[in-house]
Amino acid sequence: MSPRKGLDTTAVLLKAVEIADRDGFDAVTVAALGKALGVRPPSLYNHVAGLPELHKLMVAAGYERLLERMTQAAAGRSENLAIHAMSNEYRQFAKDHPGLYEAMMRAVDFEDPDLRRRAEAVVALVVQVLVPYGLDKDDALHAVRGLRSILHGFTSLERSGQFGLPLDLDESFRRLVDTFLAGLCSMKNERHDS
Amino acid sequence: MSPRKGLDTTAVLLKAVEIADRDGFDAVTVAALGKALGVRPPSLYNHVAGLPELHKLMVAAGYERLLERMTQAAAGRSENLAIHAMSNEYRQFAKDHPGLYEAMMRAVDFEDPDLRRRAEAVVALVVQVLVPYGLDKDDALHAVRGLRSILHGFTSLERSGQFGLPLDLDESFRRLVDTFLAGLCSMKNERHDS
DNA sequence: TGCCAAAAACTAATGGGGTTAGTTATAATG
DNA sequence: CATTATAACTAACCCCATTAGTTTTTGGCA
Repeated sequence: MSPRKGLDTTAVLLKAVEIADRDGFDAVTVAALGKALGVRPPSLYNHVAGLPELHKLMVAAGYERLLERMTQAAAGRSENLAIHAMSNEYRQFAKDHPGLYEAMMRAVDFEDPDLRRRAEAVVALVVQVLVPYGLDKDDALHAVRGLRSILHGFTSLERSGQFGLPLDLDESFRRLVDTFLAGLCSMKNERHDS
Repeated sequence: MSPRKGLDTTAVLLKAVEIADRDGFDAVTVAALGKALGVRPPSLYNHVAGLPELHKLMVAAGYERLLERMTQAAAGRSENLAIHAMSNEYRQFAKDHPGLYEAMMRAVDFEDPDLRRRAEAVVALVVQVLVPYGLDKDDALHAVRGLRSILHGFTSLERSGQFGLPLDLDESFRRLVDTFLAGLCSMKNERHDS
């Protein structure tokens, strides 16, 4: 009835995430958003500057939520237990929000300092969890890059259906993280031996 | 001059790959292809059924080339040397063909048996290289999933600029593969111990 | 209570994509 | 040299993002 639907930026963002997670990132169009919100496409420009701006909002929200979940997963845990908990949470986040995760990996504009800061906060969390392993600064950063690669690589291939074989995915993931952690220790010991 | 430009499917495919690698996967449009080939957009439909079909051709060509390169890299090498060689080749392929690699990760239709076969051929190659490690069948498949995750994760994050810090990327990559291999050995030994 | 300004919706229109239908012109074949 | 297959073309349609300009509603203030 009323021409005032009471929309705001947050409502648009939430609906965008909903569409992305249901139909994929490419389904987040101004037209689809308008239809889902019961509004003509141009009306959305009262709340969001355009599609690129909306993508940026989605990515920012995604990193914020991911950081929350990983922080909580790491709380009260340390070393391998903490790494496994964070890893599982990362993977579960990507499963819960496939479209949002896709946005985070595709629609990133690294000129934007806000996005950069949010992404770095996740890195900082992992660095912190790696402290007890006694790696020096560079070693720790290399290790974070490695863990990120593992987490993103596995979740990305899993989500796009590239693991075709009928072999338990949870088991593959657990082993991968385990293997990486075992390798970290083994390589540290080797260096001490020499 | 002549209204016959002598185009064929291969020429269109090659130009599509060229555009993708130069300007990104999303820049591969019928309009851009037509302009690059000196032809009006509808003319392309004489050689390619449409954009989805073209994407499928790109992905198929990408897997074929990747398999060639990894096979050659593994030739005459074994164990860790072979794994490192294949890994470096994988990463270099993604660097040489960023847009094509993007297509392989984004535009995959797994209903298509041809694409499925090509992707599985790469998996089979890695399985073969893992034979000397003496893993049983399931262990080997889990390991292949792990290695794929590592390779895709690292190259993907590297290419999208998500590794912000000024820390040597070659070194990070080498260490990641090393860590994984060390972990594989270490976990095999642990199992033998128990 | 009634008016007024801010803002949120709207319609209309532009430009750019992918694609289809139908037409023209060229090159190869007999 | 005529015929035929085909590769190009033009015209047209639909969908999308976006801008400009207009209407309508709401919330606050005289």
